[in-house]
Amino acid sequence: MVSSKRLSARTRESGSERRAELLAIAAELFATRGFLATTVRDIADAAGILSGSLYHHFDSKESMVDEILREFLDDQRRTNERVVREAADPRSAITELIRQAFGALLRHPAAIAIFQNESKHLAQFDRFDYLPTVADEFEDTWIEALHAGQQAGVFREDLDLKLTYRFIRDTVWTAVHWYDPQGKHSPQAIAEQYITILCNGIVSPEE
Amino acid sequence: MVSSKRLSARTRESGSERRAELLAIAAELFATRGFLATTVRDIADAAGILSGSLYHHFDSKESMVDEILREFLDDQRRTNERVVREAADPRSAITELIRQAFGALLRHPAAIAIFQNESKHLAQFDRFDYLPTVADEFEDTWIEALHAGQQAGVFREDLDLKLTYRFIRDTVWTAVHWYDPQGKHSPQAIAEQYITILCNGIVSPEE
Amino acid sequence: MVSSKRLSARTRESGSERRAELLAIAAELFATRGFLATTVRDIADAAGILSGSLYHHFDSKESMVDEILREFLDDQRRTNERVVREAADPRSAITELIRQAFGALLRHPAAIAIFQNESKHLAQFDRFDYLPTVADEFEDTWIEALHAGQQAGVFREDLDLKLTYRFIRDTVWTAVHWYDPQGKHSPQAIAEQYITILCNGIVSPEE
Amino acid sequence: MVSSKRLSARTRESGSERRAELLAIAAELFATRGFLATTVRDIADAAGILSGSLYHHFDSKESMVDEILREFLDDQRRTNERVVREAADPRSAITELIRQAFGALLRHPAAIAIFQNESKHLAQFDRFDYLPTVADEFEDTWIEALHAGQQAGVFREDLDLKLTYRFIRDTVWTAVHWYDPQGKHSPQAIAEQYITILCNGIVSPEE
DNA sequence: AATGAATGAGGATTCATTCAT
DNA sequence: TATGAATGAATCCTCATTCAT
Repeated sequence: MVSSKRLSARTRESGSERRAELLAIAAELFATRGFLATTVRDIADAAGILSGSLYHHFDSKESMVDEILREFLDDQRRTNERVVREAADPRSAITELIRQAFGALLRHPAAIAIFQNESKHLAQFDRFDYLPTVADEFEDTWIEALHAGQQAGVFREDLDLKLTYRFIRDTVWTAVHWYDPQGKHSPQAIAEQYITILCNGIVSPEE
Repeated sequence: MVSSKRLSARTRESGSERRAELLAIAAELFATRGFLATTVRDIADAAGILSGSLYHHFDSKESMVDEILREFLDDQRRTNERVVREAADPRSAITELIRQAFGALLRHPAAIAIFQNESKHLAQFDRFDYLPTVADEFEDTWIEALHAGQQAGVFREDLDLKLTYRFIRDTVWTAVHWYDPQGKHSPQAIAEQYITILCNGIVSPEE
Repeated sequence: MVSSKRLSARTRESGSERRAELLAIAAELFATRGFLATTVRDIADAAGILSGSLYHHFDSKESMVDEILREFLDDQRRTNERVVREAADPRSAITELIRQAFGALLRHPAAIAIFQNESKHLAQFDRFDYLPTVADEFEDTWIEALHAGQQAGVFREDLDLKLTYRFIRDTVWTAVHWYDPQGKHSPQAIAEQYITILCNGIVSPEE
Repeated sequence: MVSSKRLSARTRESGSERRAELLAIAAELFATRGFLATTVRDIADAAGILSGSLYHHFDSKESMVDEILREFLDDQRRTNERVVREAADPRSAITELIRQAFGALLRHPAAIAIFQNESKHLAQFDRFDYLPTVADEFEDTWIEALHAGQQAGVFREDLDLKLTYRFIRDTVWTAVHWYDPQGKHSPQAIAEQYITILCNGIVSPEE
């Protein structure tokens, strides 16, 4: 159907177990194969139904990613706010933000990967206007914490905070591409290792 | 090692200027929109010809990325080898590898983005078996340098080198997603900032 | 693809013989079976090609009707203007408009049927906003001629011109549903019969 | 003659109020959007139930139109028969048929539109074989009345009765497309205006 | 009477690719 | 080198219909 005046947009009531199952299946596939490379039939096959049947639950393939991403981003935003609110000082704010970010690998592995890989592509569409917005919010949160630490003399004065944020963010989020739940490092172990390097560097102290 | 196979996989005569132009156009689009989201007609449109005409120059869309990636990876591999060979000590090996990696942002921005974004997807196909291979080579190069540094007492003993490498690699390569040639930081400035943080950490020395 | 920001809208250069052939085939089917009931594959089958191949020539099924209707309406508008301009007096303006309208049965049988049957449905879509506009233009043309005749004392004073126009228009255009090129009446014969009835009524003069 | 078969084709118990409501809703939608463009879900939405629930009342979408059309046609046939039976003379038979036809705009607006717009499409299916049959019956009724009038010297001898009938029928039925219950003309006023034009023409008597 | 989940067939459209000219 | 017409397979999505509950 054309780019017309469609009617009933209905979200197809969002509280259903079947929905959640299907969404989890879709998220997994989107994360693994990519959004474009995942066909609606891939999802349906994985769910054991016909592709058309998916449309009983969702309006479109897009609305599936939409829902997956919104849920993750909402959770992450809430977590960030809490961390910043409860942090005793700037340094523990940053270290805790890092711990929480790595921790999200366990709760939202698929959503993180999708957010990482597909944001640029999805942001083309009006419907996903919130993606860059949320990204900016995240950036603000981190930069404020870094700035507070710099003011307090905890962090080096010669840091360009925007660059610093990007370095951290890229390391933290990109971990989703290699993090292996069955691997030898837990997200917390990874977080601690990264915190050490980030705070004190890789160079030996005696040096 | 792929280095032995070299890049003689090309099917049509590879030494044409038109080819190079077309490849540059394609690379730009693949990097910006993604490989799957870029249609052959997009490329042809951007080149001012019809989509069918592209097949006079290339066998397929895949062979275009293939060529783009091979060229980039070959260059990068050569650069890595030279850096390691010429480095005076482990610390300067690592810092120089970082400088060269950020420096590649100027020479191969599109290819880096494609390598980052599409590797997982392309690696499905036999034709791109070299992608994980090269990635492993890169990892080996870095880890060896890090290990040498650790042995020499320059780098901390408590570093997990595999994790450390991943942190560095993710930061360095992912920069392609936000690096702006018109922006206020040159790749070299970015490299120096990162080297500082990586070596000494973000925490103020007085602390 | 989503309701997004599409690019190259290109009309797919409109001057081609193949296009015209395909358009004629489509018009015939749209007229006979209805726009919705005609599948793109019906058209392709009738043209002896595959359905996807139609998209080499046209953007969509809609753009096909669009073109069919525009061509017809343009022609009809020009004809109306000429008739009105050249008419010696209001009565001959009306009779000649009627003759031309029935005459169009020969030149645009399919387009007339489509215009009749699908206007309401198509007018839903922005792209066809011109349909009601042209319909209004036609109405204006006829009503002006009727009005002039009424002023000149040629037509009854008790005529509601809007109603009169509608009676005429419905009779004339709807004829496309039963007019048979192989039938015993030529469009001109039908026109004359209708002109007689319209001007003088069906009641016997002696009465 | 269909009249003998009557309308006992219904499959589910036909005497429910809910049925009648649903049928009215469906008729309205079929008339407004067209039979094909109206989805079963459109109907269900308008009725405030789910689409599957409609099948508790009706066998299929087709059986809905079927019932709508049969009811209307039966009523119209009875009306026609009565008019002809009770008419004092051929002229009043014709004028009264016209009055009744316009009068039907009030009782069956949706059904008339559906009959007008969808007959050709529906007649493809065996189930709707009665549509052309009834149309022929109607034509016979009118032509007989016209013929009687011509024999009696009331109507012009030079009328081609088949053409005349079509002119009248098209005007009368097509009125459903523009008739507005809230508009300034009642069906009766429209009928009288048309009768005047049909009987005496639009040309001023003095002329 | 109605729900909610699913079917299965079909429909418009996209797109990499081919090939005669 | 390029065009223009076409292929054929796949993609997303629609929709009438079924059926267990």
